[in-house]
Amino acid sequence: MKKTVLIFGMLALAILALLQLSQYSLLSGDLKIEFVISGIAIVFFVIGVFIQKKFRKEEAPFIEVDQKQIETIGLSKREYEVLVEMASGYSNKEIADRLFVSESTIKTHVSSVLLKLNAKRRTQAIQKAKELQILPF
Amino acid sequence: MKKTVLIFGMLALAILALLQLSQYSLLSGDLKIEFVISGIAIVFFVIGVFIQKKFRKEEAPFIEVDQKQIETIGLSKREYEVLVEMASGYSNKEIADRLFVSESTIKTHVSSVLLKLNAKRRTQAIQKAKELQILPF
DNA sequence: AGGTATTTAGTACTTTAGTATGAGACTGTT
DNA sequence: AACAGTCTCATACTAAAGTACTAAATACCT
Repeated sequence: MKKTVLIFGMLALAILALLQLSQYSLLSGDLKIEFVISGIAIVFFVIGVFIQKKFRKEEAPFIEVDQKQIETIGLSKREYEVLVEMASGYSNKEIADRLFVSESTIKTHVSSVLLKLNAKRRTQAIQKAKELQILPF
Repeated sequence: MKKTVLIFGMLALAILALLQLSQYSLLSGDLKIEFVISGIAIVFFVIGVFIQKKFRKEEAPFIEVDQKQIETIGLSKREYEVLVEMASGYSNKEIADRLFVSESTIKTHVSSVLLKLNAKRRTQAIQKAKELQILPF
């Protein structure tokens, strides 16, 4: 966090210096207006890219769920819920408790999830689901 | 892809128009140089942010592995390898074959991984490892 | 109302996963 | 050389996970 503040401070100073410099250059007639404007544009474009990059990294790598994929795979609502719980690291018994149903029910759901995702194990199902952008993390 | 080309084309045109406009404004003396430069700066900053955002989304959400975390947790090289294989969805037997060791060896490694990550199941270990940014995906 | 898909749940069984423990081989360090 | 840490493997368990059925209750659809 301290690092971020420092970076922004330096950036603000650099920008001010740049503005002053460009004005001076123009007034003294050393440079043509096109070059100054182009320079400013390029510099701020690069700054924008870097700022965005920085914030993206600090942000959670939030991934949107591809609803269409879920449909094409043919996962039902409940099956998808179970898949999410699986991916969160819960056991069948825990999922059963969390969703207020019996463990056999969860086993049934898990089996169809595995079938529909073409997986032999739940870990593989999770991996494939991630590749299909079906999971929200 | 066609969409991307279109967007870039429009963007290029918009930028050219902007440059022309700013030159005209300056020559006709309608605006002060500071405002024009500031405007250009802001516009290109925003453009930079958007471009970066667009490319980030199309990029794979590549996450860097936090090597320090692995050390503090105390995972050995081999244990980490096994963890990665686990997260890829392989069974103990499959991991054993892929790493050219016996299944008992893998079981031993898995057990210590679970212990060190404070997990009861491999799925939970994978989840925790992801939170700790230990896995490269 | 009849058909389809979903959700629920059970039994019985097989296969993986995970624990506990012990132990030999190898590596790097002091 | 002795030690700590790692990697290897084995045996004997227990505990989950997963399969293969069957089947009833609901819900949705036209």
